[in-house]
Amino acid sequence: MPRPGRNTYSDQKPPYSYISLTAMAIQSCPEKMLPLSEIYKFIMDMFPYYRENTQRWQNSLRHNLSFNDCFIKIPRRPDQPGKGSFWALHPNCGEMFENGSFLRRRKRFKVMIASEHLQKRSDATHFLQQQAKLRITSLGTHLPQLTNYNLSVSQPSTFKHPFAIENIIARDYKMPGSLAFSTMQSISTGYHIHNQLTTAWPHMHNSNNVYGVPLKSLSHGAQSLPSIPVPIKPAPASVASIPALHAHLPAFLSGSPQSLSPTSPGQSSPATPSPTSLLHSLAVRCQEVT
DNA sequence: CATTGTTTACCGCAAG
DNA sequence: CTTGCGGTAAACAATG
Repeated sequence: MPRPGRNTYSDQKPPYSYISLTAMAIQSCPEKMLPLSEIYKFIMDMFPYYRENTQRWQNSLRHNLSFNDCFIKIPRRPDQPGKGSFWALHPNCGEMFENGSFLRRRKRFKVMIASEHLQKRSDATHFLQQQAKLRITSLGTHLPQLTNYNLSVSQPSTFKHPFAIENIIARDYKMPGSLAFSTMQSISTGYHIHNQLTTAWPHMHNSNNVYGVPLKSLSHGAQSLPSIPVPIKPAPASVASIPALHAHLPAFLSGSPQSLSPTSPGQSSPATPSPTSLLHSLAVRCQEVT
């Protein structure tokens, strides 16, 4: 029985590095890429701690975005208003936090050297292009943004991206059975998402929906439509697609193994409220609220 | 002008 | 102890 106004943990500093936080933000969005302002917003929405001293931590965060190779910059399309680019995760940075600590990585993700540098580019480019393709095909021509789908391609991989919310939760707060998700069956719309998250993730707090307060958006709707997903940080070199990348795809599209279906609530067995649906729901919310 | 992005430098701390 | 990661400050460029 929740008590409103009880903030015990919520304004403490979350045990995550900026890199983790940023990655979470990016992961939480169906497009897997966000503009800077949205990353800020996500973090502030989720962690009250970061509603203060914004100058300080946002500077640090920007520093991280530029400094770490695990983040790549995706330019906006010309027809998309707004300042700054989108930020995405590099496809190969999946193992960065493999040691389970979101505070300190095992090692910094570094994009090899010269020749391999090209690979980074094409990897990222290809990956994001794939995403765009998926998006387009599943969108059909017109369906409104309600269209939500798990971008997961059906690939038999069990790998879960470390920044997928399901993973983060699973690691940090081992849930007693499915308790945290027990009420989750009805969340095909995503509105219960937060309660789930809060339960399992104490220092995460969203003032907008905690205890019944309506949700606010994580993203401004207009912007949800991504730009042409082509990374710009590394000047693109014409390298054909790298097959190896396919192996990494599922990692990023960390959804349920076979849901490429846009808006089909019935499908993914509602009786099994998995963290996956959690992620999915978050995604829904991300797009649908404006 | 405010925001976004890049870069350098320094410190503290944890891992090895 | 050394190394490397994370956090912070700060200067500065680019961009809307």
